[in-house]
Amino acid sequence: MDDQTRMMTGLTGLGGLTQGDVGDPDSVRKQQSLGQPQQDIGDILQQIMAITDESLDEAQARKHALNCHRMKPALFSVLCEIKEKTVLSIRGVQEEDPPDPQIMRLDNMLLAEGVSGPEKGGGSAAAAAAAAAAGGSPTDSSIEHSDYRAKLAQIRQIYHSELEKYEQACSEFTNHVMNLLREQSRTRPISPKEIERMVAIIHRKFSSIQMQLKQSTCEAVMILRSRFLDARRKRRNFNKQATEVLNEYFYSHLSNPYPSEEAKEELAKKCGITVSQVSNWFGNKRIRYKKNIGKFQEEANLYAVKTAVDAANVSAQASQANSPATPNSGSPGSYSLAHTGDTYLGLRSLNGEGLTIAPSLQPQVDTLHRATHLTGGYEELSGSGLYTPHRLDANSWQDTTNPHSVTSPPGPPGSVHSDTSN
DNA sequence: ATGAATGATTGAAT
DNA sequence: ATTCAATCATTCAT
Repeated sequence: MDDQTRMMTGLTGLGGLTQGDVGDPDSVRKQQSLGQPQQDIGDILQQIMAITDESLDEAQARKHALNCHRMKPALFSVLCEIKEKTVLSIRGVQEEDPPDPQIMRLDNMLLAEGVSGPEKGGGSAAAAAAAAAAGGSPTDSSIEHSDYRAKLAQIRQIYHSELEKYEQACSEFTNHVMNLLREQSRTRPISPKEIERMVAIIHRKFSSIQMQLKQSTCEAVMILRSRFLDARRKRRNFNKQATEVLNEYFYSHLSNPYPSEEAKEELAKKCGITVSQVSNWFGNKRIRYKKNIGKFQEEANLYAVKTAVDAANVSAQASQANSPATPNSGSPGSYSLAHTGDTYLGLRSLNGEGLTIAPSLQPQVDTLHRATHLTGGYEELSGSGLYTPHRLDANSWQDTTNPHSVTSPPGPPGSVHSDTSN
């Protein structure tokens, strides 16, 4: 209703303007010769139809002439009436402008990626934050992202310049169309609502172009990220001290090398790596150890001695200083954290001797046994003469699926030695 | 240049 | 959710 009335007022205004100068000699002549209003209208319509066949200048002149025609207001009002009827049907059709979910998704992603976010300074910070968040393992922000950031900045620049270009083109085109419509509104009824709709249509077209830009930008960012942030491509070997710590734990818990969450955290802190890296390491270590135990024997012996010596020192100190109640009190090589897994393995296997050993002592037990083997303390190991990593039923982590007899020299069936047994 | 070592990822199984 | 097993991609040693 509102736009209707507006349309009508616009019409009367126009009529009032043009009615003043009906001085076209041509139309005056025709009107005089024909003298009939019907023919008059027919003439006008014919001229309108012929406009497209004329040159631009001619058309402009003709248009002006028509605009000034005395019958123009009447014709205009007729057009308005017709329009009024059709507008109703049009209005029913349109009226849906849902924010495209896909473009919102792209926008969010670009924002999260630091591409479309705040400029320069904040952008890289956002990118780093996004990278850290998506990297799976948090607290990894120290990785050199300079290359990544440079490329991201490049993408961002391209994106922004393109976006600006599109926006400029869009507004230019919109202005052009609006001017055109405004100009046309003098000769045909155009409601403000219609102009609005036209603008919306234009914007929609341009936003679909923008979406393509956003999409390809997202793609570029994803490729960039997979190239630069994929940890596999930027893998660094852990430093010597870290692998030392991990190996110490592994071989001193060989009966059950499954560190608890707390133990993992402790190890991670000690090694300067993340908990998930610790998990990865143990996962890899277990599987690779199991796959080729023979290959790891040397290493196993090495760490067995190392930790056994530590443990021996610790227990010696402990027995000297304290009462034997608190044997291990947090020295290197002894993990005073809760060894949840050890209880279920260590105690049971040790019970063969009728012994009960506190779970916290299990690491020392593990390594001491191996160390004694190493130093030839106990029974001669037939064949290899080295520690053979077979286990009792309790230490079943090594033989879930793999008989592991392919690569490792199968120990004599009689001398089955778990690291927890004697 | 080549192969082993190694950290990370992935998909299935539990 | 964690682990296993296979695999990938990089690093290191030769």
